[in-house]
Amino acid sequence: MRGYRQKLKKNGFKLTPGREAIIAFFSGKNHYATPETVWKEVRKSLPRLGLPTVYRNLEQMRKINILTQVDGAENRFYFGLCRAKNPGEHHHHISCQKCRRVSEVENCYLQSLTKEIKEKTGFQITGHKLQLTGVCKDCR
Amino acid sequence: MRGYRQKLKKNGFKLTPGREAIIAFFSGKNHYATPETVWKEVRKSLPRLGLPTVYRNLEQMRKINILTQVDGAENRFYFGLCRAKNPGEHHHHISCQKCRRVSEVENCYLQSLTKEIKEKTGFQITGHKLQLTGVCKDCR
DNA sequence: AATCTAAATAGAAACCATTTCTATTTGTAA
DNA sequence: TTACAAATAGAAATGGTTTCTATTTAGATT
Ligand SMILES: [Mn+2]
Ligand SMILES: [Mn+2]
Ligand SMILES: [Zn+2]
Ligand SMILES: [Zn+2]
Repeated sequence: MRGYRQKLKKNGFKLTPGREAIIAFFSGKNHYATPETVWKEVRKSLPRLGLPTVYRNLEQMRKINILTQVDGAENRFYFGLCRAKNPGEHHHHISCQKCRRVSEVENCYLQSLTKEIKEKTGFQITGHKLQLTGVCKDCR
Repeated sequence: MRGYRQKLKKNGFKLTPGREAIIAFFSGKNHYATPETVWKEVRKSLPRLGLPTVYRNLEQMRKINILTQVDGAENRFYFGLCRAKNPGEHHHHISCQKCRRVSEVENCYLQSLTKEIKEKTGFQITGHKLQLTGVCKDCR
């Protein structure tokens, strides 16, 4: 919790009640949630917090790698706390299709494939996005 | 071109002018396009074709693996012709960030990682979506 | 060729997650 | 305490996508 405060300050963001409440919300559970879900929950303690503010804060905290964003079903965003050892480093996430739990996949196994794909397709690979779906330990 | 007609009929779809025009649009170029782009182009020969019809047709043809769909930037859909040897088989696509050219990546290199990821995260992997970005031969 | 019917369509409207706007408030450094 | 840029609330707009319904059409049957 303290770590997030430092990270916000270091990046020039103020410590607003909204930001603190959003982080507190995610700290309680290691699951993804939509902006609206976050809003409805956080509003219980901050009734005047607006949904646009939640969107703004989620995006800002994603930019500084406090949160991670997943493009979920139906073209909606999901956010979750990034718990990687080094959140700024390239890595992936896997989410449970039953309970939305998130886990870090800190090794990226794809970099080694760059050469092979280049030979086959002629493309110089500049990036990739990997969306892993599964069932977590507790849901089996 | 003839192949697509067979595929449509086999799946119980009628051969409408709209569907033929959409396939003709994609056959001319091997690039992704948004529904709106498809619509604006196809409308030149079929002025009465509606945008909802384009959406419907794109989705139907994606379901029977004539087209492939990519979740592009800004939460928009992109569609392109699938040119895999066996379009129904699991595979990926890479798209050029400059010209939107699509290439098939028919080998999926990720299946072998299932075991390793399971050991590290406890997740049983049930699926994945890989979005590869690069620069194609012609754009370099 | 005429008839039939489920599939497909056009056009308008609705949907709804997300973004923008502006006047007001607030965190924080001095 | 004061000053001010950052942040906010609330309302409105945005825009890609979907839904709705009356009408048309592709293709099978005669
Ligand atoms: Mn992470
Ligand atoms: Mn394909
Ligand atoms: Zn789970
Ligand atoms: Zn290119």
